[in-house]
Amino acid sequence: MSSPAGAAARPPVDALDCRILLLLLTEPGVGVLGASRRLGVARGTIQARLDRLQRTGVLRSMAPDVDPAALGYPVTAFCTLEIRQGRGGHSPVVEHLAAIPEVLEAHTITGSGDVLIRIVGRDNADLQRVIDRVVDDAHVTRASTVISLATRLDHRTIPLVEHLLDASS
Amino acid sequence: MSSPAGAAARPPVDALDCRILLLLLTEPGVGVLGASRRLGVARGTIQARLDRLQRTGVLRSMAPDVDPAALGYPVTAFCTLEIRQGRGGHSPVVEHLAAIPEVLEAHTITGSGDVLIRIVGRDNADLQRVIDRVVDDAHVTRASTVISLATRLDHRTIPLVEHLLDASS
DNA sequence: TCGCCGGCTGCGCAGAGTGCACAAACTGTT
DNA sequence: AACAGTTTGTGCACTCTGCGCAGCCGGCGA
Repeated sequence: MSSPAGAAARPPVDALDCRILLLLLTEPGVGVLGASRRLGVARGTIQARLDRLQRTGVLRSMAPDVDPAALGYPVTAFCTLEIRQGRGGHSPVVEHLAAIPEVLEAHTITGSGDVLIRIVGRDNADLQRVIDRVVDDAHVTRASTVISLATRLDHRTIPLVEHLLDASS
Repeated sequence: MSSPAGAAARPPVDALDCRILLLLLTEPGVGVLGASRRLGVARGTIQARLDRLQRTGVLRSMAPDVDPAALGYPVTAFCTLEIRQGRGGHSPVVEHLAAIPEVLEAHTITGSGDVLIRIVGRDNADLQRVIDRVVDDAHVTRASTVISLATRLDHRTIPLVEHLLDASS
């Protein structure tokens, strides 16, 4: 479907947007004025683009990135939860998970009503405690856990933006 | 090992650190001066704490958060890769994965030399293309993919910091 | 072809925030 | 009692932000 040849309709971001994003990602704190100087465009343009990117949700948040490992939670694991099917969908399970601070992420995934979560712990024993708390819910029937031994690529979006920049050159 | 009762030795962050982090996470752009006013401490203290948090790696980055979905990659999936064991470990595989912009994350996990990755795509067909490119490597012997149907909890660290704040009250 | 319109540009302004330094007070420790 | 480390209040110069303005340009419809 969609247009077979060229004509990328309306890309969510154009080349200038990509360069702004890239600059902000690689050099946070560069600021609006710095970005305008670096990219050779007017400061007002940067501000307008930034406002639009924030409105459209591309720039989700300007919050800093906190490392759970440095906070004392060096162990990361991924849990695939089996959920008992029932009326009400996954909402009760999600509420239960949301109440556990060590649960950093939760996705419903393809399969028989399954949920994939990311959890952290102070050590392996602590991780066990977190898992126990996760499965301590009537809707969770089973949990299979894999521990992250090492993080090889960590939450990067820079290559994606670079890719978009190349595409919309 | 370690102290059996109380005596939390030296927590990586104290209560004030937690409150600073919490404020920065919930209200980015509040700035150093704003934080000092809000928390009722001197501005220099906030700056010193912030510097230390950044040095110790707790504040990993001040970069904004870019949403791949808003960039045109609304489909997220998790792939468990089976890696052919061999000398050199996982490095060649990681390099191969790092070259694919749609691979946002990669962990080596417990099990028979497996890797868990997070990928995004423009749609399901595009996701297939990404997976094909991922498995197009001599070291990757198998890939099993689950698609994220919905993100229920998204990369949150706020509850964790709140938990630390309660603990170190 | 002409005229409109949205985006980009360059400028200046007032206000706010930042980085940095200093000296004083307070903590727990030796 | 003396000590080092941390926190605090204060001041200054500098930069950046947010905002409005007028002028310029290219695309689009009349």
